[in-house]
Amino acid sequence: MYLNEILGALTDPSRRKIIKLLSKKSLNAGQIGKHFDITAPSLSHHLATLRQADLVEQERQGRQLIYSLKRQTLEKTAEQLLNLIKTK
Amino acid sequence: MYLNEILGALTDPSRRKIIKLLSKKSLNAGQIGKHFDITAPSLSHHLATLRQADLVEQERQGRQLIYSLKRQTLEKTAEQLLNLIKTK
DNA sequence: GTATAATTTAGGCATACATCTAAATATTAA
DNA sequence: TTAATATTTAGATGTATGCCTAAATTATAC
Repeated sequence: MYLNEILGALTDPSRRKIIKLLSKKSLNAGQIGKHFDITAPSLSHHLATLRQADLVEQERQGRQLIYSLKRQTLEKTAEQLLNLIKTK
Repeated sequence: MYLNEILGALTDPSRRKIIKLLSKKSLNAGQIGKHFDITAPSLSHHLATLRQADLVEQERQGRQLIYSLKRQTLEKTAEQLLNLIKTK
């Protein structure tokens, strides 16, 4: 659990929006891209960052790559933040 | 609640360590500094970032500035992260 | 009011990050 | 096996971040 990497990934608003989208349902890169005004390479970079942080996972289906949220990672992250300030 | 600013502040390990220290008790800048191997100006910069994010507050006592944690900000942040993926 | 102490502000430098264009890779379809 | 589609990788550029030294600020103590 690399808190640094995860928080870094979460700091970008586009990436939080991607997470929100994927929380409704898994999508391929093209479908995600329709919600943004950035180039495909930029989006790809964001997806790589999220994957690196273990916040999403990728699965190929034909020529598309489908992205899915890894809820547990975000849930554990929230918990770790709270643990920072646990009195005990 | 500027999630961007808060998450940015939380991404740095030194700043998370400061938060952890302050969760035990309020401290002045000098006392905080003893736990780190960085210069006073660098520490001051971290404290300013945390203050900007509303994660800590500052109060002058004589020639020291005492820093205290603002727990609610971190608590709300954890909640907002979970809200990102709420099925609802 | 001058020196001392605690901390911040200013300015500079190196590294990290977000974005872009162009080129490469992977998969299907003709 | 050539063309088309979906997506990534490579390389470049501007901005943000973290650290440093030096100077400024704020408050107490001689």
